[in-house]
Amino acid sequence: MERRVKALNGRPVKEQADYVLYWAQMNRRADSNHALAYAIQLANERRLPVLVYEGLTCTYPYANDRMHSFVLEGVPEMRRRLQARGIGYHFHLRRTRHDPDDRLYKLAARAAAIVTDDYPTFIARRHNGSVPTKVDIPYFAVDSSCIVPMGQMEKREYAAYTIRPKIHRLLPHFLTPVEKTAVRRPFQLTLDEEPTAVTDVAASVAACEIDHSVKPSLSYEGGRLAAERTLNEFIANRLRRYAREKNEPSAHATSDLSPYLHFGQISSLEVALAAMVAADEHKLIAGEFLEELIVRRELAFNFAAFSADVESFDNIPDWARKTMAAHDGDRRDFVYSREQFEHAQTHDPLWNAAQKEMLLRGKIHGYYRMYWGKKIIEWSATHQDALRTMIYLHDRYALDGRDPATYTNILWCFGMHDRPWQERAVFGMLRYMSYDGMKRKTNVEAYLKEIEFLERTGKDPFRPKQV
DNA sequence: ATCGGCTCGCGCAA
DNA sequence: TGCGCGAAGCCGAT
Repeated sequence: MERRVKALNGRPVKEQADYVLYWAQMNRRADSNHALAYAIQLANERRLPVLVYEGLTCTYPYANDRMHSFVLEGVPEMRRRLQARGIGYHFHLRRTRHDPDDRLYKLAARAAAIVTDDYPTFIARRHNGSVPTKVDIPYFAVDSSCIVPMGQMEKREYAAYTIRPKIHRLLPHFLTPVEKTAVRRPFQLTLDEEPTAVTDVAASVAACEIDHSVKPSLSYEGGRLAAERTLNEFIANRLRRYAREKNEPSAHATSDLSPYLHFGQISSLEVALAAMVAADEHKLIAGEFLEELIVRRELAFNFAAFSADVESFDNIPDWARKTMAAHDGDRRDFVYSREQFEHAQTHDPLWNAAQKEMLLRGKIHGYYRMYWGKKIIEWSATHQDALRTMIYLHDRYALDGRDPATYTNILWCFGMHDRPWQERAVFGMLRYMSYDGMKRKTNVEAYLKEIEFLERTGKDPFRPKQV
């Protein structure tokens, strides 16, 4: 457990305290959560109860109905599962920027220690830099996102092939379920602060001062139950096709778990274990799926953990920066504005369909997303413009945005974790992808039809919401 | 349909 | 120091 846990301030545990506080910033789940397990351990050692705090504010960049409803849909089941284990749960929705932003500190005033998630991007990264100095109790950040903890890697890895053997060497040790330790003291305290009840998600979202123009995903409902259903359906119906059809978007052979992984409503550890059990029982091949779920996902966390700024070209290798500099002034055949990209108004029907999938579903199939990114490079005035556009569109519309995997996928388009290829205009030696290649290798027509149906009917036959 | 060249640099073997 | 090979390819030759 040691390498998972970082003590971020050297404060001593407070002796006179009412509970140990787990602040669920990124791993919004009661199950398979190393950080919660650590909070329980600390509490049990001191015969204290555990209180889980989960917050949602309206002030993070591009806060909108899509992100908010996905998080809020998880709240009732989170409460149910924690209460069933005798763990306190306090959810707080900060509706407007005029509401006080001090709930964590209020709850921390009665806590012996704070445990939270070690997470290398977005708000959690900033919080874990600033909050530890503002509290007078210990502040522990626990890596419950990765199977092999980020702290096990001593440096930034160059590519998948350099981290793969290291991960595989450590997997036997880390690929084990999180122990579900019972709490010794059930949480029975009354708090002065009022938690936010979530009974009607749409009403709660409507009451927030956020961007209401980005509607909830047509396809992905948030929450633990939806996450478990998605995992079970993947294992029952799609895992057997994954290796062969993962790059055929119209075949729907991928897991669709990235939104749930990003918001921590399910852990990659329990997904990996479930895939391995299924592979064992039904003689399925899980290797290719586990490669993506573990090696490539954790390469992304390794990159983010060692990067000063995950949104910068500073991260890409020298050859890529040099070749871009040499080609930044090349003439572009098409140049689109951010708004034209955003509203899917290019000349390319496949690109537009991928962007519409982003607008409607809230994520793009992994294979077409590479094409989507490469074309933004091809049709932007500068490489820097292309990078900004990709980050903006993910931040605003993608349920799997703001994640280490997001930035890695984007920077991969600019050569990170990749190698040079034959030089050509605009791209230089960055890998190029073409419409003809997509046409040759995938069923573009079926995908266009699928997205057209989504757009016309507002319904996703491949992922009916269970409302 | 299949194949080699394109091009850089990491990490390991020697 | 040499060598193999890499996160999703393209293109032209055969």
